[in-house]
Amino acid sequence: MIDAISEKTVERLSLYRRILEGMAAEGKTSIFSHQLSALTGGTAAQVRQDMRVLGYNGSSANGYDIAQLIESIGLFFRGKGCHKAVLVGIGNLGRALLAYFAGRSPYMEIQAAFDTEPGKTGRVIHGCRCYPVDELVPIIRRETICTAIIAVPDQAAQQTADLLVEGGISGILNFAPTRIHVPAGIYVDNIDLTMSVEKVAYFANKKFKEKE
Amino acid sequence: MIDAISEKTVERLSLYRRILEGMAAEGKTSIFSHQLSALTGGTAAQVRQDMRVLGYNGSSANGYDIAQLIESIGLFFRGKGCHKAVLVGIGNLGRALLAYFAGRSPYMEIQAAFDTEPGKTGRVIHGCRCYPVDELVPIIRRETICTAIIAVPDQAAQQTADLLVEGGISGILNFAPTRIHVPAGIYVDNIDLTMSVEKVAYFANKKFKEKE
DNA sequence: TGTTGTGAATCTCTTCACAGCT
DNA sequence: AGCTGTGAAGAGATTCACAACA
Repeated sequence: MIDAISEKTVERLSLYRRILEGMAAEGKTSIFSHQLSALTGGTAAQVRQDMRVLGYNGSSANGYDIAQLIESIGLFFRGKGCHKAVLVGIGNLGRALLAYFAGRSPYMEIQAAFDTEPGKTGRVIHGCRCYPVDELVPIIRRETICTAIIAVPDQAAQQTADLLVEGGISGILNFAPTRIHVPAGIYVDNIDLTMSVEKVAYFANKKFKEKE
Repeated sequence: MIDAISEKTVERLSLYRRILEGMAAEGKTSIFSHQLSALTGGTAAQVRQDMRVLGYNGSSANGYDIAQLIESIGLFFRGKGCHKAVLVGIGNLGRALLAYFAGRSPYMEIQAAFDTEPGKTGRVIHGCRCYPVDELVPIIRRETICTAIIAVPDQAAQQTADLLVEGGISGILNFAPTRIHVPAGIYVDNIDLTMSVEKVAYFANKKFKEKE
């Protein structure tokens, strides 16, 4: 791993793993690059390039061994780091995310959820314990959690981010449409749902007009 | 519109609009490229390039007129097409999306929601009427809806997509981790939540290790 | 024959640098 | 002085093309 691995590649590796696990469950033991690429919507060359950064080598006779490949990708994601996350904001979206991630990824578990509203805390939602935000910083520190998901209303996003930074988080997935500011050395990714839907609408329109 | 506009640019235009509307609400009337770029996390040059594809010209004295810019971006998204969307899958995520989008984007309105489960249909959730999937195709056709959001469980994603295609949809936003197959001429964008969170976890770990 | 692994070419997006304007 | 608009350079990601191999 001499050069830094691109975000796009990391995304695809995550996707490959899930597809491969599905195939393994079906009893398949090996796969060719063009088969995998057909399932992900990419190209065979791209799959091979991704394998390259993984450092995993296939055979030209049988392609890639599925079990070994899953293990390689697992190793890549597991690294030697932590995989605990917290969620901030237990609104509609927050609760949906808790339900969604309950037991979904082997490399990521939401350990605790937080909200300012007292009615939402002190209970367990989809297997996740909910606390008031006051306890955010101490809990992050005690449990050495390094990833956080922000699902609070727009106005609260920045102050939530500040708290997370104070707690020593290293990565943030931000669902609030506001772009948050954090010091260098902290990774931030934004999922802006409004943007996504407007984008699809734009291209849908474009395709629609092309049809006429 | 001589050359095709990139997805990245469309994403940023959506973001600009929201930021600019916030500024307009605060009474600001004009903005410089470097100010806008600071708010989006981009560069001033990038903002200027985006303005270029928009066809909007600022002045070197006052920068960009906020009201006019909002209008330009609105025109860009509004086009002459439709902005009705449907949602398929009224689970945790689907309901959260209905709540989220209720009155959020002026260029996109979720007109109807669908689910296979009878208990979830026949009522109104967050202002959106819910129907059984049987009515999906006729309703899409009747209302000439061109955008759809898929929030169904993994296994149902492809058959949902098939129905949408049958109904004549032009764009799909797919939240299921499965990559769906559709004929050419239909735009598909995937939001893969597991992937996103694994990506953040990976880079969080990386940053964390770099700190030591 | 069909595959992988890989350097090179290509394509796409971002950033630079500077002329022209106010 | 400081800004915008813009062609060109730079970076980054994808795809091609082909040698080596089973």
